[in-house]
Amino acid sequence: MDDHNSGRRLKRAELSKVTGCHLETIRYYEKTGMMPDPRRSKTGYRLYDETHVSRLRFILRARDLGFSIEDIRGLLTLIDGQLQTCSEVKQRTESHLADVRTKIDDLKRIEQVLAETAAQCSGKDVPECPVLEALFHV
Amino acid sequence: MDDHNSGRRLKRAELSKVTGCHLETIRYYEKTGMMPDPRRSKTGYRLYDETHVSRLRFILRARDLGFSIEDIRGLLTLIDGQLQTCSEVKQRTESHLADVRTKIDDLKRIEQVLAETAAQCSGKDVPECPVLEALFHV
DNA sequence: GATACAGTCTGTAGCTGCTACAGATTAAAG
DNA sequence: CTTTAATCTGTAGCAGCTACAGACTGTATC
Repeated sequence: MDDHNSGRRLKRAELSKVTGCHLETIRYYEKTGMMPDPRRSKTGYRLYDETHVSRLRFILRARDLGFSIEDIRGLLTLIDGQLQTCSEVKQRTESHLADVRTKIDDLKRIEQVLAETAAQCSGKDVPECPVLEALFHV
Repeated sequence: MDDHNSGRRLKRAELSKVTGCHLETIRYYEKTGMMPDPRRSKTGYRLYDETHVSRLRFILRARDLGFSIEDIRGLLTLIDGQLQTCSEVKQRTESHLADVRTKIDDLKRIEQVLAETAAQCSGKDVPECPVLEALFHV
C-alpha cells in the first residue's frame, strides 16, 4: 500500500507462516541480534521484507543441519561484515561435520549396547532383567 | 564412628567423587525426586550409603545411554514399586533404541548434506560459497 | 582454646533456546 | 460501531542442570 518500489511487507504472523518459524521465536531472534530489527509501521507493527525471509530461512536451515546457534551467529557475522570466504565457511562446515560424525559414532555405540543388552532379555514377566542389571552393576 | 552395623556413610562430596556426578546435581536429583532424601547427621549433613551410590550410578548410566530423564524416572518408579518385569523393561529399552536409531538416521542425513555441500566448495578466498548458497536458497 | 580454612547447608539465580501469557493497543470484518 | 483477530511490550516458564551468597560445621594447626 505505502511501499512505492520494493515488494510487499510481511507482518510477523506472515513471516512465521512462510518460514515455518514460531511466531515468538522471531521476536527472540531479534532480541538476541540474529535477526535485524525490522522496519515498523506508524503504529509500531513489524514489517518484514524479503531480506528477512532469506535470513530467517538461513537460520532455520542451518539449525536443521545441526549448526549451533553460536555457529550460526558466527556465519551471520561473517556475512554481515561481508567477510565471508568459501575457505572460511568450508572450514567451519567441516568442523561441524566432524562434530556430527562424532555424535553419530557416540549414538552407534549406544545403539550397540542397548541392542546387545535387550537381546539378553527373556522378555518374560520376571523381575530380573539384564538391562537393569547392566545399569546397576556396570 | 556412630554406625554400628552398616558400612560407612558418604558425604555429598564423596558421593560426587565416587560416582562422577556433579555435586550440585546430586542435590538437584533429590529435589526432583529421582534420588531419595538421605539420612542426615545431627548437624544436618547428608549421609549416603551404598543404595544411594547404586541408584545414582543407575541414573548416570541410563543418561549415558541416552535415556531421557522421563524414561529414567519411569524405570525408577517401576523399581521402587517392585513392579519391574523384564518384559516391560525390554519394551522400554527397545522403544528407546528405536529413538536412538532414528536419531542416527537423522544425523546421517545431515552428514550427507554437509559433506556433499562442503565438497562443492572451492575452499578459496572468494566470497561465493556453495554452503552459504545452500543455506540461503534451499 | 583460638584461629583459619575447607566443607556443607539453604535458597535462589543463572544458563540456552525457546515458548507462553497478561494487559494494552490496533487492524480487520461484519 | 461493535466484535474479533492480530500485534505490541515485558516478563515468566520450561528442562536439566550449574553456580553463588551467606550462614553454619568440621578439622587442622598453633
